[in-house]
Parts: sequence; C-alpha cells; structure tokens
Amino acid sequence: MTEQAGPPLVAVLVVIFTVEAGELRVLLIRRAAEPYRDWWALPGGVLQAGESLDEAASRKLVEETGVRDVYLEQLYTFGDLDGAAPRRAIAVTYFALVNHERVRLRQGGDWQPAWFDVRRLPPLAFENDRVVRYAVERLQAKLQYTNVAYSLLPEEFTLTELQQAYESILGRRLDKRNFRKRILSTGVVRPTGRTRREGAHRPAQLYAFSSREPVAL
Amino acid sequence: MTEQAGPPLVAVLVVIFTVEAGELRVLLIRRAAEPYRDWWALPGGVLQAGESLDEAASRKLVEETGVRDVYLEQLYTFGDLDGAAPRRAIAVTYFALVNHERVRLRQGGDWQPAWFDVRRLPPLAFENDRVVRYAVERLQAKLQYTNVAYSLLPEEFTLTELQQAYESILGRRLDKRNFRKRILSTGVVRPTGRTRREGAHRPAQLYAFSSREPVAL
DNA sequence: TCAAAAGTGTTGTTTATACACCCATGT
DNA sequence: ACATGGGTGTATAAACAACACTTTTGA
Repeated sequence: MTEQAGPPLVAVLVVIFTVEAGELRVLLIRRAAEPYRDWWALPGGVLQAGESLDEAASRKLVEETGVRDVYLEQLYTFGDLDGAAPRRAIAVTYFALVNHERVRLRQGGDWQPAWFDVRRLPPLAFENDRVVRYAVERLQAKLQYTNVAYSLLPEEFTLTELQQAYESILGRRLDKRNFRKRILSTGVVRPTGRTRREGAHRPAQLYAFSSREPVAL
Repeated sequence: MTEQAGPPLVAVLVVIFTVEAGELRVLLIRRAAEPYRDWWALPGGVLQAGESLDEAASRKLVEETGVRDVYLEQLYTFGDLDGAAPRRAIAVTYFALVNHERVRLRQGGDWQPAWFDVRRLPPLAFENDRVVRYAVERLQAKLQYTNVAYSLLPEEFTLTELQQAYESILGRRLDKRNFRKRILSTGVVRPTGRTRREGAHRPAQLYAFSSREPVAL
C-alpha cells in the first residue's frame, strides 16, 4: 500500500474480445500471485527490454490465444490502476479482436484463461473493469466507421452472422434491411458467390471482407 | 545509441495548441542538452514520483504557459520515439488547447519556448513531428463532435472568430451560413446580448460557450 | 456615398429510419 | 404443407452542401 521509490514499471494489458453465442466476450486470467490472488484480471505483463509496446501486446495475445495477425490497437495509458500494487506501475492498454474459432486458450500453468460476457464481469483486479468498459466504448465507436469486424469473423460468413456480431457488440438489435443496405453500400464486404445450406430454409449467400487490413470508411 | 539495461523511463510530452492570426500553432522548446541539442522539441519531462500522468501533463502545461484549467487530453503512448536517446523511454503524450491571450511564455532558463505554425514546423527532436501530426488529426476530429473550441477562445467572441478558429484548425474555408446554422443548432454557444463595434461596419453579436467543460454532441 | 464585415433562407442531395412480405429449403 | 431463416423496396425525415444579397456602421 505504501508508495515505493524507483521509476515506475511499465505494464502492458490487453483486452481480448471475441463474439460468440450472441455475446461480446473478453478473455480474463485468474491471478496466482498477490496482490489480488485468485481474482480475475486482464492478461498482461511487464514490458521487456528491447520490445516495443506493440510487440509486447502482440506477444501477450499470442501467449494467451495462439492467434496473430488480428486487429490490435492501443487503447489508453492508465497511471492509476495500481491501488493495491506494491510498486507504482503505468499500464499501457490495448484491445484485440479475435475469431474464437481460431483461439486455442493456453492450458495449464498457474493462470487459467477464460471468456466472460462483458455485460456480466466478475470483480476484477486493479480496476481492470475500467479498462474493459473503455475498450467496449471504443470498439462500439470503431465499428461504425471502420471494417474492424473482419478480425472477429472467419474468411467467409453470412450477412446474418455479421449482423449478429454487430448486435452483440452494440448490445442492441438492428434492422435487417437497413443493416444490409448500409454494409453493402460501403463495399467493405463482397459476395464470394458461394452459399451455405444449413437447416430447413433457404441457403445463405456467403461474403468475405474486401480487405483484411484495417480500413476507415 | 546502444540499448541500455534497466526499466524504461516514463516521459510525458504535451502538444500545446493555440490559434492565432489564422494559424494553428504549437508550442516548442529549444533543447539545451544532448542529444538533439539546439533542436526544437515538444515540452515534456520525466514522470515524477507520486504524480499521476494527468498531473504531470498539467504541470508541464503550467510551467510553459502559466495557464491551467484548459482542455487537456491524453493522445497516445509512443514506445519508439527514442532513436538517439541514451536510455529507453516511453512517451505518454497529451494535447492541450489554450487561448493565446492568457499565455505568458516562460522566460529565461535554458529553453526558450516559441509558437510555430503546425503547417511549417522546423525539424523536431525525437520524431516529435509524428506526435504533432497525430495530435492535429485528433483535434480536427474532436472539433466536429465536441465543444473543445471553448478552450481556445476568450469568454466572449463573435461567430466569425469562432469560424476562423475552426478554419485554422481544419485548414480549409467554411461556408458562413452553414457554419452558423450548425453551431447554433447544437446549442454549444449562446448569445450574451452584448455586441462589439470595431471598424467601419455593422457591430457583431457576442457569444459565449454554454459550457466550459468538455461536452460531446 | 462608399467600403467593410455582419447577418440571414432556400433548394437540392444525401443519409438515416421505419416498416412487411415473398423465397428457398428440409422435414 | 409447414416451419425456418434468407432475402428484398419504399416512403419519410433529417442532415448536409451549395449558393447571394441586405444591413449597419465609420470614415
């Protein structure tokens, strides 16, 4: 609790989002060490020598999920998340968007990662809930004027799947006709020509993102 | 030039903007120490013990300009601005908006602060030009959907002055009628009832910002 | 009376919203 | 034949962009 001398540590935290079963989910790990032992927290760690901030965030992402080349963006730098920490730390936070089908959660070790619905988070260590809330706001905003959703979906998908991803993130239902009109008019997706049959109904057209790099509209 | 061990330093840099004579200007200081001795750079310094990031940014702002209680927002954290630095540093950057009439630039000392047109910057130390460019983009975006301009103008001002501030920041001319319609419809400013006579033409109505706190529209 | 900046409306275009039915398929 | 999700169009309102003249004043 007492303030300690020495330069502050630089920690990197990553809010890893995915969409599954109509929920926007975030990856948390269970802390094995004090303080906040056994509490849930965002994956992260201390910046290592010779490593850029982006590299540190990318490394944490790969360690926890095995995925790389996904959307990853710096979120904010918090200087005051360390209420109960033994030493002053600066937290440079990032958020990432991953397709849950590509994720292989790290097994074993002291920490057990798991997905949580962002609307039903457990109590989090180090005020990490502030970071998650801010990340959700930023993601909701970015969804409106960028193609970031490419990082949540597989190569091919139906427009209904895309709409469900948007609805999960925004936390509200969207009108099907307006959604399709808007998405198609921006040209962020293109039809692949293939279709998918599943169940007793008309097959769905499949689409792909025109670009799998971040693009602002 | 060689990488040195030890935890990275945390530096705080502040991009201080003002609008004057139709130009968007940024405050730079001339470095007195190596590396980049005699080059221009953004005001900043190392985070001090017991100081939050926001406090450090606010302190730098007061040191250089004497102003407080202005718009100040965290911009981005750069981990790679230290090409020629003797020791690894993380730069947490902020931007601030000040009314130049309230500024009293710090005199004497080793560094001499001065205002520069953001479109005609001298070569800057530590790739600080990247920080300025990013700050300009962010400011241009914020101008569209917030009232941040309150921090650039005096208590009372004419709509023409407000429009000129917008034009200086955006780098393009705006239509007078559309500008006034838009600004007045948002309710961010209110007429004070007073007018200002200056020169051989019709006096201008004076306005004030409804709120001098940041507000999103 | 002239020069200078203040002030003011209309029209067309684009963008966003609300809303309901037919289509193709599997069982 | 029926249940299921896929797919489509139109009408209204709101936001934005283009554009020119009159007003009030000081000299």
